[in-house]
Amino acid sequence: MTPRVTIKTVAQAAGVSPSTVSNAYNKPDQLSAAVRERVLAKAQELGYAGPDASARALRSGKAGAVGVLFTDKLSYAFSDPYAVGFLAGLAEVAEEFTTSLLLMPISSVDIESGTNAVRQAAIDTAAIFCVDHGHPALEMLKNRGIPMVSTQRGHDLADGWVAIDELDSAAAMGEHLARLGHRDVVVLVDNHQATSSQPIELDFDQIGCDDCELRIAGLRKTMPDARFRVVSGGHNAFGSGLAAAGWVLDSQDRPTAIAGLSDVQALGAMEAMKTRGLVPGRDLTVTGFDDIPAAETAGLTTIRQPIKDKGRAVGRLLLDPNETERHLTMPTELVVRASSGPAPRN
Amino acid sequence: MTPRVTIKTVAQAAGVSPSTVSNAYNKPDQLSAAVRERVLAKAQELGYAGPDASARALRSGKAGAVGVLFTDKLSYAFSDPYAVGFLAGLAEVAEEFTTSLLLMPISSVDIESGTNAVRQAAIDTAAIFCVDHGHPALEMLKNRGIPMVSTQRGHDLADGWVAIDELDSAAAMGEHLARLGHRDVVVLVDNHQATSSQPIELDFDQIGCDDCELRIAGLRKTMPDARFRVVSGGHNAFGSGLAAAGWVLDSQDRPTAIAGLSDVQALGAMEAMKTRGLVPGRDLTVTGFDDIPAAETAGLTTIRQPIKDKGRAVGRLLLDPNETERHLTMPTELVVRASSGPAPRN
DNA sequence: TCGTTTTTCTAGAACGATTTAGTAGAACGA
DNA sequence: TCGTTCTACTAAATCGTTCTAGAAAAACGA
Repeated sequence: MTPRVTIKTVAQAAGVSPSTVSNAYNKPDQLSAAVRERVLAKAQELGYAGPDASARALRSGKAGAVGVLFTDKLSYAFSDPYAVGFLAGLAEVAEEFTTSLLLMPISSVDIESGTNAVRQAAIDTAAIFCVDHGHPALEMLKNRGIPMVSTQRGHDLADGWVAIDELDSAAAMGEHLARLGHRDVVVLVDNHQATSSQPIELDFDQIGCDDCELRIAGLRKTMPDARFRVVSGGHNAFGSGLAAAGWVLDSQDRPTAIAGLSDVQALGAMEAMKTRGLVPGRDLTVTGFDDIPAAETAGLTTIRQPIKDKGRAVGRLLLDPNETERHLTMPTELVVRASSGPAPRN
Repeated sequence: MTPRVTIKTVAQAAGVSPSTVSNAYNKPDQLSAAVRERVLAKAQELGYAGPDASARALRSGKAGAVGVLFTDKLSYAFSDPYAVGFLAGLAEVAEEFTTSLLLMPISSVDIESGTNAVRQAAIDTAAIFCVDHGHPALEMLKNRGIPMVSTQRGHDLADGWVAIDELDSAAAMGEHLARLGHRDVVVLVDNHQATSSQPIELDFDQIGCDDCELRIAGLRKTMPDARFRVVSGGHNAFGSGLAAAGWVLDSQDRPTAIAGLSDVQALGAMEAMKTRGLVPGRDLTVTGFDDIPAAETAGLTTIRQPIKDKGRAVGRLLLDPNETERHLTMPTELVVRASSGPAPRN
């Protein structure tokens, strides 16, 4: 293997100091155009690809990347258009600041490996996307002194958040359901701890997902007289909603409404109804959360939140030094469609 | 600001050498359990978060990240479930090797900034996702000595590829269309160079997208007598398909079939038909490419390709040293649904 | 008991850049 | 002409690790 071409090599070949070569790349106004051209030409000739990223990162203390932390496996995360929308917004801002995105899935099950990944990641700042309060990876980041912006309000370790009012939003949905006369609700939640996709009923203190808890609390607030059950079919995905709702529908004790805490789960629930010949909104009410594009097509009643804007705002808080606001609450809106209807009278 | 806690600090506090501290983290079997425990305890006490990522990357020559290159802006990329599926597959393998994904959009318009981003990225290997042949960023990577695996066959700079037979796949679609009697086709393509979303008709040598050219060649192969026109509504997205197809439908000279070179564009075309009261498959045939989930719901005739598997395979080629195969061709399949039907007789 | 191997730890040199402080010479104003 | 400011460049220190080579101590075999 031939010895690697470094700044030093180029400097010698071009008859200048290493500093000058560095400046040729990073601070063009610090040297004469003639020398700069000569240096760059020599570099090209030697096959030098420019300053090494790691070395630069070490010396300058800037990695040029934003870490993005997901609770779920990436493969799950990508299956939810909500996550994808968020990422798209974040990416938009990152591009503007010529910064890359470093995706880091941190499992709730194999905590150690995720924490390790976070420890080793070369990042300047981090976006915390739906990661539960108390995950060690957050403390790790705090320890590393990496500024974090979260999509949840609760994170005291984070330096800022961009969130919706989970409780109020869910309360709006609860009001809608209450008005329709529903008093028996099954809530579909994402269970990060799940190892199988076997649907299970959870106790309220077993949920272990901050946002889910808040949303349930919101529903209860405006539906004080209703009976609530919490069911999970595993991770946040269409298939989980399908499985969980199927299990509920096949049971002896059907509710009058199924409230998915995400659209993908709710869409799965609608599918479960259809395969059983049931019509959402007539035979049973299904509601979602997020308002992803497919929700409109499917006629799903849901809570709209500005997904992409959320991503953009997180990006600004992380990258734009002029951004002084540290806490943003995004607006939400109840979108009523065909999947919700009056509860049967008995 | 208090001076930063480094390996040296911890070493002194624990009464060992820096090397030992390093080993405590990276090579647990190189030191006694007792010392290791003492070191880690001391580290925790001092608030040391573990070896710095950049320094480690510099010294060891491993960044622990795979670069992912997209031609489009990330925000576009994420809007196509095809890209998302690919990413999910890749992420799955990356997780297995505890490696992160560094997302790098490289525009076809602002070439320089993308190339710069690639130059500065701290990555070990790179996945090249639908990047056109000849993009300077590829040469940059080659220069940096970074192994690349592409999703296209053509890239001679890449060290491997995982692709489908674009030409044959498209030929199968052409056969289907020919059998239905179509002889007048408008092809919807992604135009990376686009700056506006104004639909335009392109000459064949203007396309500048390798895969698109191959697919068109495939269609022509099995439809030798047909008339072909190429239209683009901009980047690869639902909206572009909608705009481009709308423009075609409103023109004096309607084709009998619109062949989208991606499902998202084709779905946009179907939408354009619907808003004009036309029924896909009856009034005009629409076909896609990829078979994303929404294609099934919409009843779109398309070419299925194993998206996620493609991502997985790319990941293996990049990360798994046991993987000896350097070139993989994935299978494709024509999926006929309601959006294609016989051409009208006149 | 003595030489050999194994275990456990360390010193010091990289890794490849950027930064700081500073020098020589050109340009400038009066 | 002289002092001052600019411009263009450089020497040397430094960023925080990991790696190589080797030393000291412990364990082992005969």
